[in-house]
Amino acid sequence: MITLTEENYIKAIYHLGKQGVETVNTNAIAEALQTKASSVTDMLKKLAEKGYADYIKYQGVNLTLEGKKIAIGIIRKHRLWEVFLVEKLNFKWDEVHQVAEDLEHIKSEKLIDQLDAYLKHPTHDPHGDPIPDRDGNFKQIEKILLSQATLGKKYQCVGVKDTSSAFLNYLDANTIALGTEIVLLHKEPFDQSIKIKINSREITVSQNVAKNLFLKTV
Amino acid sequence: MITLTEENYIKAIYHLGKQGVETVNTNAIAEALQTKASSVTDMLKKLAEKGYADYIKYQGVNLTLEGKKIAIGIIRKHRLWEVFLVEKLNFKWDEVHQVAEDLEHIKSEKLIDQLDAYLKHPTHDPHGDPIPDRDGNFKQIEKILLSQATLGKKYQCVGVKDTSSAFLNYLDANTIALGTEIVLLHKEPFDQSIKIKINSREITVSQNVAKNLFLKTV
DNA sequence: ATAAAAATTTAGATTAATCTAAATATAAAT
DNA sequence: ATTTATATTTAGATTAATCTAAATTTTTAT
Repeated sequence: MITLTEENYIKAIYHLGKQGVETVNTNAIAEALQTKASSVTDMLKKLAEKGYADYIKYQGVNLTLEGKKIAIGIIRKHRLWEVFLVEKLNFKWDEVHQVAEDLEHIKSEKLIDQLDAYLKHPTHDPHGDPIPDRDGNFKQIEKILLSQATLGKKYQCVGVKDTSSAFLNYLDANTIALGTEIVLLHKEPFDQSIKIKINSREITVSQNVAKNLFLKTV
Repeated sequence: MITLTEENYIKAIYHLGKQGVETVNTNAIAEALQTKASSVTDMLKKLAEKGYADYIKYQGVNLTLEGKKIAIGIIRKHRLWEVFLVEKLNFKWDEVHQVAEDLEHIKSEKLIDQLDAYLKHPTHDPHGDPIPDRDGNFKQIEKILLSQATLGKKYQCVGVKDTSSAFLNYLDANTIALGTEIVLLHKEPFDQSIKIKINSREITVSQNVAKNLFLKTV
């Protein structure tokens, strides 16, 4: 049996591993989980012992295949619950994370499969992140940041990098949601701000916004 | 902050307290929670210290007002989730308990209030038990067991005493569900079996069944 | 009313997860 | 190539929840 704490460590290692780094180090995990490095060391030994991770003293840690499977299962649950909260219970997309953080640990295959079916097998969560299927497969749509987009082209909003309430509320206030069409009108060299057209309205957004909004070409 | 374990003890004490007994004793709790009496003693001290229970050594325990509030809150969550599982996710009524047992501990006021609204403020769970409202109020409909019903009268099925899969499956197989109308046709003195009419079909049920099916007069 | 049985509590250990402080290893800087 | 700084691990404690076994209290039976 896997404990809640173990699940949280596995998830953290998985996410940190996806940031391009191949081997995840102790301090990064401690930072992510708001705990102390010594606690992390203890847990890494335990995860290695249980076969969820490959861990070499002082060198860092990687998830085993089994560890990855567990991580993906948790992520699947987390994102399905997020969809449920937004679509059925009228949560706003900045309110779902904390609750989903708890719901993702409920263990019942039937629950998740039925939830998945009830939501009509969604492929992406309210932040645009892909939802793994039963077998753990998912494809990341190739997406770019608004800051890297090309002038004049037409895009569709597919996700956010920053998931803070502040940013998500900003987007709501400016009627930018998943699926919103965006045309890049002008890039201001002076401060990297960007003028875009959304819903036939023109607005200018800061570099900060442009660096946290994911788009795909349409 | 209240821990998961504390919540489970409080719920167990609440349910045991409802069985007519005024003061709940240690062994009953140990039995209900499948743990040892010594563990119960430790927890009772803790619950008393935290103000959730009144506990007198060797005498037994009672929930304080605050303890009762917590218990009712958990029961509200449990029963709302049961409704959700049956109505939205196609669980059968014998499959919901274990999952609801986990879901009931998720702490989010908004989650529960929205779920309640989404389910259209149900007043009873799939086993016929009443669902407390936000303020903890609920009314038990006066119900009797089939074994105590009167000959010739018309009743409606409103709940079950035994919630085992075996019993619930038996009811399903015999098309007896919540709301089903039942007329009592004959009581057999020899073995206390009872002949009833349901959905214009006549069947005979054992004493055991009759003692576990709750009805109300219509 | 006293002895026997049952229920309950205490004392002392154990396990999981955590922490602090000290020790050790690795990386960076001169 | 040392020294210094940073990262990581170890050693030893702590807390919550649990257990076993022994001690104590209450209840039941004679």
